[in-house]
This record gives sequence, C-alpha cells and structure tokens, in this order.
Amino acid sequence: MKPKLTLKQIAKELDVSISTVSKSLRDSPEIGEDTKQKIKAFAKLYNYKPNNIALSLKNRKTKTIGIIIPEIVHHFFTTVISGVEKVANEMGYNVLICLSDNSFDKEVLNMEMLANGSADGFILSLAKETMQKADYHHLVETISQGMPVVLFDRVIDEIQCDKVIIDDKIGATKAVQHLVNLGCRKIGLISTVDYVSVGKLRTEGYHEALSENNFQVDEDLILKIDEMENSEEEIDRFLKDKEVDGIFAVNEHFAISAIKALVENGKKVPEDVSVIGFTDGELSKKFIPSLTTVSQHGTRMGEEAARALIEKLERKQNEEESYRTIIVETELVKRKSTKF
Amino acid sequence: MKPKLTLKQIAKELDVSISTVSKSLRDSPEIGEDTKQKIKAFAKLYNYKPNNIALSLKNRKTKTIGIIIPEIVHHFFTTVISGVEKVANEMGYNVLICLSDNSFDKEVLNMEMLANGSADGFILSLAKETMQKADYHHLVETISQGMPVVLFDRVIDEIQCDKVIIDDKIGATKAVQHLVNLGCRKIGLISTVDYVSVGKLRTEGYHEALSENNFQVDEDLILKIDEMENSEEEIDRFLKDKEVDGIFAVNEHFAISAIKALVENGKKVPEDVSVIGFTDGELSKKFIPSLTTVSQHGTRMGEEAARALIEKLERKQNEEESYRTIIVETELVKRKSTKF
DNA sequence: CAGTGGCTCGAAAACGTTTTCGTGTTGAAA
DNA sequence: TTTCAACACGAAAACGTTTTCGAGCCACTG
Repeated sequence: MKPKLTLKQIAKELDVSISTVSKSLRDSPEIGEDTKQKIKAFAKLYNYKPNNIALSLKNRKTKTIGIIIPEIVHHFFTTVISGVEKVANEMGYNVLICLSDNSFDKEVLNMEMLANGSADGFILSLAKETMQKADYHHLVETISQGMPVVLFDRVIDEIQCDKVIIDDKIGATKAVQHLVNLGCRKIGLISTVDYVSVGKLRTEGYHEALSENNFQVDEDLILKIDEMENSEEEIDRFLKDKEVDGIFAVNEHFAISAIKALVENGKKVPEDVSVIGFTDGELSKKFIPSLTTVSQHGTRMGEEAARALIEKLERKQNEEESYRTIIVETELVKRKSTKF
Repeated sequence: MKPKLTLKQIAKELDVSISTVSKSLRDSPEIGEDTKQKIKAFAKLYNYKPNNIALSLKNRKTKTIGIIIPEIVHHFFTTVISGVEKVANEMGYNVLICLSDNSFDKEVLNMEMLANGSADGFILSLAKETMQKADYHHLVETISQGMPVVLFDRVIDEIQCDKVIIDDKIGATKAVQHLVNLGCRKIGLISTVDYVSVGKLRTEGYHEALSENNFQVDEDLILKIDEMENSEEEIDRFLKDKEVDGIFAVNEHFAISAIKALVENGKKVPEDVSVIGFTDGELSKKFIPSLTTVSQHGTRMGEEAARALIEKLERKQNEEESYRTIIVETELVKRKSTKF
C-alpha cells in the first residue's frame, strides 16, 4: 500500500524545491532544461498526478458540475445525464449526480452540500414537491452566491437563469393534430395535475390543437393524475366504457397504461383507438404495439444544458449577465400505436 | 453576489482569532461559554457552512464514493445507483457517478480522475471492453494505493476486493427448471458471448437445469449474441421456423425481442412458447404479455455494495484485510409470458 | 572593475479548515 | 507576596497545490 505521490516527495527525492517541481511539470521557462527533463521523467516514471482537492482549493473551482434530478430510474433523465456527461467530459469537467427523490428537503440538502465547494454550478430539474410548494429560496441563494444554475425540463419562470426546455405546447399540438389528421374525432387527454409545468403546457397544446380544428373540448375526456402510484387503476377506470378514438398521454407510462386498459376492454390499438405518448423511452420502442410518441431528445437537452453552464462558468468576470432559454425541438416519432 | 462566508471573515468581523471561531463552532470546551454563543449565533445568522474542499484536503478524505458504470441508460444500473445513493446519503457520503460507455479507456480515465482526491473509494461494474482485454491494472493500482473497491454485477475473480453479485447460475437454473415444470421440452437459450461473466454463468445454469432433468443439450437451440446493436435481427433469424416451446433469455431485451419474433412468426406467447428473461426492468412489467423474469434486485445490490465500501472506508487501520463476496439472491417473478 | 542583465532556482503566501501547543490572565492557595 | 493551576484564547503548522517575488550567480558591456 503505497500512498499517493506529492510534489513534496518528488522535491525531497530529487533534492530541489517544491516550486521547482511544480514549475517543471507545468513546463515553465523559468526552469533549466535539464532539471525540467529530470523532474518530468521522474514524475512520469512514478505516475505522478496532481491532487484534485488541492487544486480545487487553490483555484477556487472544482471543475465539476452538479446535476440534481428527481429520480434516476426514469429513462428520460438518464438520457439527459448522458448528454451532460458527454459534453462535460469533453470540456474537462466532472459530473456529480444527486437525486432529490422528488422531495423538497432532499433537493435543498443536496444543493447545499454541493454548493459548499463540491461543484462549480448546477444543472437541475425541480422536484415535484418543490414546484408544489413554490419555494425556490435555495435556487435564489446559490445563484446570488455566484454559482450558475441551469434548469431543465421542469423549470419555473420566477427564477432568472439559463433554461433548457422543449416546446411542450407545440409538441403536444403536433401530436393531437396528427390524431385529428388520422381521422380521430373524440380525442382523450391523460395528463398530470397542473402544477407540474410540463403537464400544464402539454394540456394547453391539446386545447390549442382542438380549438384550431374547431373541436369542442369535452371535459369528460380529460383525466388529470396526481399520484403516479396507482395511475394504472385510475386510467383503467377512466377509460372503462368511454367512447374515444384517440388518446394523447403526456408521458410514456400513461400511454402504455391506456393501451393496456383499452386492450383489456376489448378495443384494438391502433384499429379502434390511436394512442400517442410523450418522451421517447425504451418502453415506447419495445412495447407491442410500439408507441407513437413526441420525442424529447433528452441527450440533446443534456448537451445544451452542459454547454450553457460551462459557458457561464468560463466567461470572464466583466461580461454581461444574460440568461437564455434554449428550446430543444420535439419530434413526432410515428410507430404502430397510431393508424397509418 | 455575495461570496461564501469563511472562518476568517467571521473571525475578523467578531474580532477574534480563526481558531476561536473554529473551536466555537465545533463546541470545544476550550472556549468561554459567552464567546461561543456569540460566534454560533453569528454563524447561524449568516448561514455559515464549512467548505467541503478545505475539509477534504485537511482530513485527507472526501466523504464521497465514486461509482463507475458502463452505461446509465439501463434500468438495472439505475436501480443499483439508487440503492447506493440511499445508504451513502444515510451514512453522510456523496456519490459521484461516472460512465465508462463500456470503453476501457474511459474507465481508466474516470478511475484516475476520481482517484486523485475526488473520491475515497469505488463501486464499479466493469466495462465490456475491460473484460475482453482482461486488463485490470487500474484496479490493481487504486487498490494498492489503499482505496477500497467494490465490484458488482460484472466482476472478475482475478481481483481481490469486495464483490456484490447475484447467484446468476442458480437464478438461471431456477428459470429453466420452471420452464421444465411447465412442460416445456425444447428450451432455447439466448445468451451473450462468454467473456461477459454473467452471460457465461447464466448459460451454465441453463446447462445444469437441463442435465438435472436428463435433457439433451441441443446446440441448435442456443444463440450467443455479441453485438447489442442488431440483436433483434439476429434473434429473428435464429427463431425463424425453430421448434421451441420455451425460451430462456439472459436479459430483458433479448426476451422481448424473442417474443416479438415469435409473434411475428405466428406463434403465441405463452400458449405456444413460454419465455423467461433476466433483470427486472420497466419493460418486463409493462410489456404485453408482461414478462416472467429472474429479478436481480438492483437496489439491494447497490445498498450492499455501498455498505461494504463504507465499512472498509471507516474501519480502523489495524484491522484485518478481508474480502467478502456478497450474493444477493434472485427471485423468479412469474408474469404472463409463461403458462400457468 | 563596477554595473547590468539574464538565467535558475527557492521562500513564502495563499486557498479554508482543524488541531496542537503556547501564552497571558485570573483567582486562590501557601 | 509568591506560586501555581485553571481558564480563555491565539499563533502556527498541516493538507497539496500554484505563483509571485526575490536571491544568487554568471557573463557581458562600458
């Protein structure tokens, strides 16, 4: 068990000063060519790597970005993470991932933890509970401490920072319009409660598409779900004996559950009812019938978020503050849960 | 934009020394009760939080554990992560997640990165490429530097460290035995190439179950897949006109693909063919028919791994070195892709 | 020969903590 | 009055870096 090599040890071993070693390794012109070579050779031989912690302390930056998500067991978030990871690594940054479990307290705790020197900035999607309480003091505080924050997916207008979102409303409109084009006349909506911003926006898109086609909005065809837990039963109950020929669900789970409920009630998908979901996960592709969805391009979102954050981190002090909202466009991926 | 509060600033503000502040906040008896109260009140008022980086440097430990996985867009790994996260947080540790993308080089890079002060220990599942090359020098090195490592899922015998695995072989045996019990006589196997340890073990379990029942092994019924990319076509080709009444697949994807291929070839699942997969992901639950699987209990694995690692991290220096291999038992979850 | 400049290198501060040790002030005991 | 312990606090080192500044030395110029 050999401990890690430090500058000090190299210095002692080669009988020079610590500064000389440091400068040599950073190839400073101050140091004579021969000493430099000697030191470099020694360092390479014993595989010297500078201690990140010491560097962080010195430079007052950690070169790591913290990402806080509500849950990791969720395909969309993992795609975002992998996007963030990709560009972060390219730019020499590490990624620290924390889970809020959709809990306000855990979100605050995680942020405080990371803010105390562990990360230079944040990429985060708000916990459900946070949006419900509408308490954003932790965001305000970290931002006021000079740590950049990028919100994605679940964002809020109240906070001034970069944001990466998708055109939820337009995406939803496209989906519903597609159903209309296929000939659907009684189109149901399965959404979340309104304080989840994406649920709200997608619901708006649904309304917009209907009104553009001069359809009546039938509240009977709209279901808003609060608890993820027993969504299946709720959807089952909702769809029982309901006359619909199209369904737009604001996420993958709801769409799948809807199909299951429909099939169990003797309907055929897509012959009798066309179903469109949101988010493009594994389920959508592998399900039978494979699911027509509005794809969110999570990886793209992650990449954009990381780029935006790093840009903020590396901009010069004197530059202007300015916040962007990046909109990643959605794409309607047509599969077999809708008629052709 | 107010910068973070430090001990030094508090000291200056209250006109005492840094040491006094530090001791007060740690409630040292050295300091007079009234000064202590004053300092504590001030710190609380301005929400002082010690800088983690400085603490890490001082204590020579970071209180974070690094976890390196081949890919995050994979339900099993996310469940493991969430298990690790859970117990890590409970014990006051942070979690740093890195992705190797199944690449040997990225795995090595990530480990070096984290080893240089960013993490105290590792939990990792080896990249495919690493197992292929059988080059484990990075593991050997970090272990020899005194950093504990816990391997999970994709482990190797060559390395001395704690390991968390499931009883792949027994799990597979249970699955195949179940097929036999259901009356299957021509049981196919869809596995990975042998250098992926789990594929190998599960294949062994398949063989064992067959021989226990005095079945002949028919190589014609065994498919070993290398490239994940076009596994679907391969499975489709393999199953075309093949006479089978049961299939055991070593992962979820293969199982789903098999069902798809069977259905497209006019077979009925589970009436004509019973199918069992491995791993218990979203797909298994939501697919139609829902998939009978050998559940891996990823969360459990993550929890065990974290516990084992933290135990190593916090044990006293003088204690014995000893490595455990924790086996998390599997469970056959019966759903609708097998007959009753 | 004195002054100047260039070339190498080392000392020390700084980042924010914790901790050991020392020091000065009290009050009381001898 | 002297001595000594108890008490309250501060100075400084340490963790591993980077960087500024100064110092020593040599050779060259005038």
